Amino acid sequence: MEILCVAEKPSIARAISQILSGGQSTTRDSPNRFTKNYDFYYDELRAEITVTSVAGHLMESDFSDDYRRWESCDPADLFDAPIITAVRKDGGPIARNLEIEARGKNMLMIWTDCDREGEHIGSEVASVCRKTNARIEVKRARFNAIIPQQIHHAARHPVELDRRQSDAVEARIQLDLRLGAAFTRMQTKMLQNQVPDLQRKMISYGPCQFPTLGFVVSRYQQVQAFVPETFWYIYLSIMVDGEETDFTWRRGHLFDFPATLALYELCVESPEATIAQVTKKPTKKWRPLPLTTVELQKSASRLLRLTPKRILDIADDLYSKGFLSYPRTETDQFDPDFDFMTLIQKQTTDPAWGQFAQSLANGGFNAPRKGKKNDKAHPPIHPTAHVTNLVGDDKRVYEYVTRRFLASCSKDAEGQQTTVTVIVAGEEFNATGLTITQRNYLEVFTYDKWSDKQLPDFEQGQHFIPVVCEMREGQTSRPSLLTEADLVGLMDENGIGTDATIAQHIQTIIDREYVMTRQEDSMKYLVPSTLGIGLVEGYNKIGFDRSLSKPQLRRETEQRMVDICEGRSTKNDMLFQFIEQYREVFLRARAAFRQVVESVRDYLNGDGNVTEGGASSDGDDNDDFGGENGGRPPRGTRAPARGGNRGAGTRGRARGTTAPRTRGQPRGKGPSTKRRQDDDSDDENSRPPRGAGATAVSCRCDVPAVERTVVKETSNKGRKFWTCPNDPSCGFFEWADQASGGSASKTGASSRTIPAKRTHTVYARRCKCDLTAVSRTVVKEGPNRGRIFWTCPNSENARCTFFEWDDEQKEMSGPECPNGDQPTKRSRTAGTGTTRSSGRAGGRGRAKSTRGGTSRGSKRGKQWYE
DNA sequence: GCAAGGTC
Repeated sequence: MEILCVAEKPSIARAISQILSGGQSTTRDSPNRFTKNYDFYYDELRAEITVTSVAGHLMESDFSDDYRRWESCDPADLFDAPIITAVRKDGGPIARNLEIEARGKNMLMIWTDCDREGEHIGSEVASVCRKTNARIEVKRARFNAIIPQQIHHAARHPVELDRRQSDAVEARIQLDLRLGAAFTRMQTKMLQNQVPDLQRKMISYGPCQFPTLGFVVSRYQQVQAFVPETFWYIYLSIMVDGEETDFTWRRGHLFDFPATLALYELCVESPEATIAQVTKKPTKKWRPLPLTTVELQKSASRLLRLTPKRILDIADDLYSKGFLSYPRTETDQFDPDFDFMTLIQKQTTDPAWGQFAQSLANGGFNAPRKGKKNDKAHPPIHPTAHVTNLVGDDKRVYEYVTRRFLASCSKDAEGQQTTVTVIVAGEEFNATGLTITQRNYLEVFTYDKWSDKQLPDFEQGQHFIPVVCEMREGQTSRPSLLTEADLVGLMDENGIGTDATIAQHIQTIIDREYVMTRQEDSMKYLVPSTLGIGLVEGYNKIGFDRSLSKPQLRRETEQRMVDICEGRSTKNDMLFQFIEQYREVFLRARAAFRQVVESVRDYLNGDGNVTEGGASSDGDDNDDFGGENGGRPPRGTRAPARGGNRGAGTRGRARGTTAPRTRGQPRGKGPSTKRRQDDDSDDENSRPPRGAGATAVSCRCDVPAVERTVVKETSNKGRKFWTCPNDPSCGFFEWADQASGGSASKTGASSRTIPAKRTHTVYARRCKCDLTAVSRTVVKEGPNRGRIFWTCPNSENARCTFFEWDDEQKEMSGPECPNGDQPTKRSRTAGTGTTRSSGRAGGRGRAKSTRGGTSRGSKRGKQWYE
């Protein structure tokens, strides 16, 4: 018996050989310098085995010669032009190796990654091997991790290749090619002919790159459309032993001047402040989760200020040198038998973090937290060797991964939080202090900040006359433009691209000059160019059901692929339907393309509707802004990096004010009175911190909600949410990017689609009213506190009884839901793949937050992607 | 000259 085993990449071939041969294989070179052939005898199967690999896809698809040249045909013909699939240009040596190695073998065993693309790559391998060995028996080894038990089991129990999955991928390949090529040729030609500035530009269209552009434009337009709203609040401070403590009004702020004034006057008339409560409770700041590709790109782009593409390139390079583990992974949990100690030991000699690593080795080790994602193919990203000779960005990326790994193996930081509640004329004010008791992981993970904030020793029942009691004015702040980290998050949530391609799509829209990056202070923002806005606006004007710049098209493609995988549809059915449908869309777009041309022309000439908008796409990416921002690009009034620039300094205490101000006018007006945001968002504490923005969203106490930012190392880190400013029992919680009243864009609480590289489970949670369910977090004290569930998006009165726990499979009879409703079965639409949490926009991660009552976001305004 | 998906 002779068996040829083929893995998806050289590293897996090596690992499999190592395990199956017990390290006793012999290695031969192949025609490709990266690919080796490993030979050994495998007792269990009584077989001579050769293990080799490909390097991803082996074939490529393109139109036949008659259609390949741009001038050769009408772009509309590309919807049914013949497509030729052949070994890719650079795949010759690998294909030759397979042809040679397949000769004389009895069996071909496919060891590609166990996902949809892996199944397709397997079918490519089979077709190449059959060229020289038509009778070879083709089998598929299924494994979830490169650990001996699994690999031996997979070798002994091979299954068949899953034809449906490779069919689904083939359909995707064809559709992307037809759609991309037809639209790219059409719009490039039309625009080149009609807009002189674009004569030499390629204006590409793609089902991933355009929605990516759509996100950037949409946020930009929200920023432009923002109208600040004035609010008022009462500010209080108390002096004890020469030390002044600021107190925050429990109502946050009100948009009603007379109401605020009335309350303020009461305070002024009876200014005595009584300490109503002093509570001390332990608090924690959680150590980071194990690192996924998307999280690496998001967090490192923010902390190291590199583009996601650059980070992935560096990580790839460090991987190829053996310094890091495979950097394309969705997994944020380590296998139980992962060998942490060997890796930690390797780091003990480092001058910067060696001592910390040693402390872990000496008993400080604590098993990392487990995230919710597991691609069953790769572990979280971690350092595989200790390296000292790196420089520049390589060094910084390596250091980030290493510190994060060590931090994840450590303990949460611990502290004591003090909350002081004071009452003045029936109005409640709070101050919060923090004493850190154990820094633990913070010692090594220097990117996280958490600082002590001392409060004087207040005691319940004490009375004070406030040193300052003022009515102040502030303004809601403009949302900020998207950062690359934000965009990676949006794409991930909407299923645009995969962990391996998200960065590339962002790079594409930058390369095409649809989007410019703009450095502002310490943050890099994405600004759509006039060309980018013109394109999106132009297509929007044509008014398709499914806008070409929105994520639905991709979502639909994914769903139809799942249908093929599940046997509800076939490749041919899908292709037929989509091709007919999108040929129609194409013809309509072409017929109405004048609108795109005019829109693009208008924006390029500065006559677009958002005339202050957009960077010029002529290559000058900085200074072509006009309008209200005074020649500057649109910018949020919020300072990008740390919480807010709204009236920084306006917390400007009225030093010297020794008594409450007398009644009457609010003190100060204009910009300088903007409320200073409590901007300790990076170091506040383990709770979603006060990142604090003001808004027109109200919480359930009908107090204006405040915006905060998740700082915990969860998949939601950096994400903004609205919550009640003071009272956790109020329970109001809403993600800012879901709230129409908030600052950010809606990120889709609807069904999450899983891109190609991912397991193909799609949830479309719909409530009994057939609306897209929204997720909430239990706030009520009890065993379920912090747990996420899904419910009807309607207001409390109109809400149906739909209820599902986020973390439970269907068929679960879960405990009683917070509203007393019983859980219902999850509307799970597919599921041969790994079950994963999806539709995460509403509440993944563990931002310990509160449950939303009436979601104003669900009632107000339009969901931007619909 | 076009897409998106693998991977070196």
